[in-house]
Amino acid sequence: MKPARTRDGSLRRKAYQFIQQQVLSGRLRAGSAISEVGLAKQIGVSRTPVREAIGQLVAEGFLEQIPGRGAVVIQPEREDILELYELREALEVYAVGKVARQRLRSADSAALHAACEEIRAMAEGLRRSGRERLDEAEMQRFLATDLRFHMLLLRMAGNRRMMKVVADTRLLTRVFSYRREGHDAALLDRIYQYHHGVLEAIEAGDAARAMERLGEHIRVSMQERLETYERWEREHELNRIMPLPTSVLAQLEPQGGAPPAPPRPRVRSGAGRTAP
Amino acid sequence: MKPARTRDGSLRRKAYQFIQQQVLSGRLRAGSAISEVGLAKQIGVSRTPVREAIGQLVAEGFLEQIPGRGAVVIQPEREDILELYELREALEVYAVGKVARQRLRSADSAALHAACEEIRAMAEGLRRSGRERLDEAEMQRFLATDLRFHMLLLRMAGNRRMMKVVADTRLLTRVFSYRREGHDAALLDRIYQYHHGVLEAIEAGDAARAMERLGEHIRVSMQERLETYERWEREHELNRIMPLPTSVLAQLEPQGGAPPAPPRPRVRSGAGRTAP
DNA sequence: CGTTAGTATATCGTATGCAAGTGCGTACGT
DNA sequence: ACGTACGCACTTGCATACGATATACTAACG
Repeated sequence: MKPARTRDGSLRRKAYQFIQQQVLSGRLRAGSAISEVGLAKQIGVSRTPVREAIGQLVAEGFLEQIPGRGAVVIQPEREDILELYELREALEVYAVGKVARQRLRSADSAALHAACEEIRAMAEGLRRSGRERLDEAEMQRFLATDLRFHMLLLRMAGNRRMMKVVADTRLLTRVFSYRREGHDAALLDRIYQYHHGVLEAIEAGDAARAMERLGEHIRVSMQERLETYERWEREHELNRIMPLPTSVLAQLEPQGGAPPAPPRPRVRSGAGRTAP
Repeated sequence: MKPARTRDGSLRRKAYQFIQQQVLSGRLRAGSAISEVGLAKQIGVSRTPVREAIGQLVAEGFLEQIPGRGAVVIQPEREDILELYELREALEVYAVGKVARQRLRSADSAALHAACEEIRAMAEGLRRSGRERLDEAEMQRFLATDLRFHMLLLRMAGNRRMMKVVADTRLLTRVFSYRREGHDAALLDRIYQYHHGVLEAIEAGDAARAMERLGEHIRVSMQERLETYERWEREHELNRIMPLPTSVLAQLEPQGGAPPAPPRPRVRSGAGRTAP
């Protein structure tokens, strides 16, 4: 009970990261309610830091507070994907336009080229290995590299707030895709082409082209994401009608699941979302 | 001590609005440190809701937390104005493009026209009155009308997150301008022209023109804001060398608020008086 | 058998107590 | 007189206690 007062907001951060991990990794499913006390016990701290962490996550859009129920993980809807990608498009396109209009520092150029080439290398490596898709670790690395490219552009635009909004947005996007299959070589190629095209346009000082390219890149990504979402949605829908036995579910989800194993098999009555 | 438990976060809201008011109205000067206990006593609640309110305001960018010092009101810098307006430009321009590409509902059109005309009417009224500038109440009304026009556009674009970011951004912008002189008729005219032009382009379905117009409008606004900021900055600099007597300051700042009205001294740093 | 009232419990919002870190003033020693 | 070290009062972070409320379950009644 006395885990060494650390004076910094350590416990709060701990709680924050814990919950965020739970959400991002999918251990906490969308719609599942979490209570302050439960989490506090799990993490081993009191309600206060947990409460603050929850408040922050609500503000950031990961959780939603329902009056008598507690905080629940947001139900990702199709509309949300659209909104998040639109936000990215608006900001990143603006930023790349600004970057293209200013002179590119050589160090920045090098960093962009590196991030760009790394993706090409991954595609090549994948082809050489003979496998079809990136495995989980490679996928993580790809995501980091992709993120680096985009965030580098944002940073060069020199607007910290814009950077933060996009960063938050991208983090939030991950909630929708905690389980998706790895990219294949063709997709990596396409992404590389887009990135490379944007970079080329920037170095040519052609702002309009850079903006158009990047915008298209983001729109295409959104399209792909929407498709995987809809696929997932169909499976989920099916699951709602004929739920799989828990033993099978456990195999499908090799996560180290919830230890306390909620004693109450709560079924959310009336998840009244009307799909179009 | 027993102010009617309202079950919602009433006290927290109270604290939030109180502090926000203090900051927006300029009663709490930039850089002044505020403490949880001091505020709690002023508002008449305990530390907890105040603490949460402060947390939210920090997250929203109104306050900044400094380790050993507490929370201080942000020091608005020139760079911040640039960033905030850039953000608005990126998002609003994107939104107006989207709106122009879709069909405008007649109700929306009417609302936009109304917001547009209201500004023209204000310009006309000002001219008719023979006065030079808008007084404070009129200025408030103008700001509300201007905000309404812009937010209507955002709403029509149908992206709630985008709307929220812009709303927060505009609110934050007000920290920089809690004291500025009212617009004159010529400025109102210019603003009207921009709004009208945007609206015209939207109704013509000319997305590119609408975007260009709105972008220019925002850039011009930023320019004006920068100039007033620099003017203010010069005065502030002068103030630092030769501060005005508090009696004069009191006249410059028409306080309305606190019922208990403890003789609050100028809290610059430290302070924390246990008064009543 | 269905409906309603009562109770029990989980949940939140708020208040308060306690411990730790930091800056500033002061007093003491050289 | 100057430098140093101590102490105090301030600050936050965390834990816990308390009160109110809404939901869910149960039991009794029409």
